[in-house]
Amino acid sequence: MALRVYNTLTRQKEDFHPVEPGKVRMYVCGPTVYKPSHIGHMVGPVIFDTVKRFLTYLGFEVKWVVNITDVDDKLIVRARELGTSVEALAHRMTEDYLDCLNKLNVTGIDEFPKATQHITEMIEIMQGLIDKGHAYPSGGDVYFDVASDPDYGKLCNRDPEQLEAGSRIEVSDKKRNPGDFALWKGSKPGEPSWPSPWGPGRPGWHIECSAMSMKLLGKTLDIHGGGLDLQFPHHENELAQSESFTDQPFSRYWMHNGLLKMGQAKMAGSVGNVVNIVDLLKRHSAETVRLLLLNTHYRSPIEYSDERLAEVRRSLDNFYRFFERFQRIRGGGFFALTAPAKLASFDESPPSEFLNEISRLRSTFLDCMSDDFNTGGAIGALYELLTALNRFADAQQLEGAGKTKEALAEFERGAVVLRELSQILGLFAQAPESGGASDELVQGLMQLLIDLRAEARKAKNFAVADTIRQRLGQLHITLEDRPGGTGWRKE
RNA sequence: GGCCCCUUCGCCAAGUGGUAAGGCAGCGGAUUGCAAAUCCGCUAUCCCCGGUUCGAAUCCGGGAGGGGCCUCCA
Repeated sequence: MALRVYNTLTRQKEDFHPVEPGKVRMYVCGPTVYKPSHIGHMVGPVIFDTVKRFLTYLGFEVKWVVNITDVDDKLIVRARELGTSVEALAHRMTEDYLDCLNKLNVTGIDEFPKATQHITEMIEIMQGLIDKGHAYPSGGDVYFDVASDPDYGKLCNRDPEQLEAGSRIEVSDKKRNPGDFALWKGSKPGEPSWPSPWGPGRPGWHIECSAMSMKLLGKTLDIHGGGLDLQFPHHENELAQSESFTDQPFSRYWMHNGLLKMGQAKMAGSVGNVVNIVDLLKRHSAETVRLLLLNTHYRSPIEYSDERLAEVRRSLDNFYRFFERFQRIRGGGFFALTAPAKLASFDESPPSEFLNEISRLRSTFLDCMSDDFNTGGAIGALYELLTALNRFADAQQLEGAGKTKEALAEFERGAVVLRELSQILGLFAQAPESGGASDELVQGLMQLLIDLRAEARKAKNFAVADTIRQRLGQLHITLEDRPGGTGWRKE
């Protein structure tokens, strides 16, 4: 069950071996903070958060860095539109971004370096590139000389010659070749700027990632991640400038996540079909969103729609109902269970068909995750685990009179596995919100109705009993007659 | 024009050489006074055409349809 990772650089799955055994250095490109985050921004973070969780589970010590781009053309334009400063806008949007990550239970990011705080490091790299003949100053700007790097284009399988054919590349007489890209842009009056050996200016788009990843994670990363749309030119350029500077591999594995799409097209600011996360979370729970993103393999496009979200929610309810059932059976909550945080072999004693099944599904889950983080397959195993648990609870009458101490213990061991595995996906960390049902008055009134209905049923007065149930149904309250008594749920 | 990728049950979606996971919806059954919840069951040969192979959804060639990148984008 060796871990395998698809590497964009080689276009195939490879066995995973970090530079330093036992440690993983991961860098994922973060947002330009000029607008509120949309769901597309969360795909990468949720996926790589899961990657980190799984690597950590396997015993790796993972350090994960996500950059914040807080200076850029778009930021300047937007700040001007809003009549605010670039710093103030960047600060506000960074808070929004961090808040979204938090809500989606993306907890693994260790550092969020900001571009504006690493100008010195960038200048150092640019100077080094100029000294080595890989870059040249020109009219206040500094450009990377694509022709100086024989490897240029290796990430995206792109020939620099072809780039000239495209008419969409920014034309500039400051460049030697059309494919050359700006490392440093001389600033116009009124724009944010920093002093440099080439005059006042600000960094180009790609240089910050090289500077910050090298500073925080070293010259060679183990995993460099980002959206598929960043492959070219961003990652290609990052790669070129970094390796030209260090003469060492920039990243062992390049991982690119698929894009979120709405209907047939991708969701993106440039397409204008973005769904703001804050708005989204008013309609759907964060856990629903997270599961939607994890349901599809990370390299595939993910289809987004309210209907899909509603569907995911319904499937999630199967788990939520189980958690309530667990509570009824064990008295203690599922969320209070302590599960192993690291991989260990599963002890199947005492030998039983049930534990054997649990062990099998657990292996399926781990095998899927080990095969290029196949979260979709792993989630499939989780549903089967759920069914196995319910089947066992039925067969052993755990809510009724037939239960035994041994069966209860086995049941709990199975539930612990569910908890262990769902933690890897960042799911079920806490009880789902229960729609205001915790109100004391509501509890009391519901109990009153349930008691009245119970008396009616006892007297075989089903008309009254059914009226109570139907009227509650109109209020979106469902009654469930269980072995241990009647329960109810809202929605 | 160049470079990538995708096409699996009504919908979503795993599976990348050994005989098709799972979810949603639907149908039938067990259970129930009736429901709800739970469990069980319900013949998908994998876009089309060729080829390789003992054997292909999985590899190769061709065709059809869709998407991404080549400009800012997670």
